[in-house]
Amino acid sequence: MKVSELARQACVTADTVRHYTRIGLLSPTRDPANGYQLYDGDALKQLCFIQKARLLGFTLHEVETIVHHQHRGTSPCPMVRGLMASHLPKVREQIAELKQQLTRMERAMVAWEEMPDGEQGDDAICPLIEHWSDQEERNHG
Amino acid sequence: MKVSELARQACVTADTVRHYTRIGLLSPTRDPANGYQLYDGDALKQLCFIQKARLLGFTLHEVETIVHHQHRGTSPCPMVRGLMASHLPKVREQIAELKQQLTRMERAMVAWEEMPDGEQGDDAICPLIEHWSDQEERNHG
DNA sequence: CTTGACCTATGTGTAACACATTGGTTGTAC
DNA sequence: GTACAACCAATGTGTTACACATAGGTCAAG
Repeated sequence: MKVSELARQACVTADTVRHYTRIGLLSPTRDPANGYQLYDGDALKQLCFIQKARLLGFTLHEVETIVHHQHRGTSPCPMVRGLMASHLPKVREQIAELKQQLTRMERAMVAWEEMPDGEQGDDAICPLIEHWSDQEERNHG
Repeated sequence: MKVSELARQACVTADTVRHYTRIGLLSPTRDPANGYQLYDGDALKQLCFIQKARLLGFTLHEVETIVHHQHRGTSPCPMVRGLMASHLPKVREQIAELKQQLTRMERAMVAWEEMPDGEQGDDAICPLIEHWSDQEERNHG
């Protein structure tokens, strides 16, 4: 099968298939007639595996490591458990950071409601942004 | 002032200062003697402005646009309000997606507790990952 | 004048693709 | 058999905001 056919069967874009191929996660043969990449059923299985791993938060680099383990005959499972355990706190932290970011933005929007736009003569680049932390300190410091 | 001095005063890394300089957000002069970049007080003000904008969720590209507006004498404030309004739903969506991601990962960890590691003879690359969506469907589908 | 601490500019790497470019393939109407 | 259109391919580049690596310059103390 060619790139687009494989992509369709796995519900991903052709660019995704090409990307995985470029970094070595898929190893198609080449059609000697036209240089096209040709994939088989194993490639489809591998691609589906990658998609599941991505959904579980593994990076493509980690997927590569996992696949290597399997090729060398050693079970990747202990490592997979460890990776997942190390990912969890990172994701929780990302959520916490994004929530803080959202709070900052929402507070700024509220504060800006009663602020006028800057005028040409102003010293500031954009008073909304430049005076934001002042507001922040008064209201929440 | 040289790169590191400016960086210290603004509590950022020297690499950050160099990065902003490279993309044109800071415009230092050059010391003819050694080619070092030299910054003045205006650069410090501009750098602080950028940091505030970053905290409020603006990209460096948007900061560039904002600064351009001010150089052309037109108030960037209406655009700034618009940009912020367009950012808010994106951040909320990012949080929602990350929460879903976290849920998937936590459920997988729980399900894996009672699953054994894969063995060499197994057909699977990593049974933990490959059988994950089955579990998911049984428990939460 | 040499050592060492500190600094500089510039090039490259990061994550996971999407997009742009250029050109080949295939089916069909003529 | 060819001219056209719809579709497909490979490859190169762009994205974000820096961090890191490299190779070398500056400056004061000894």
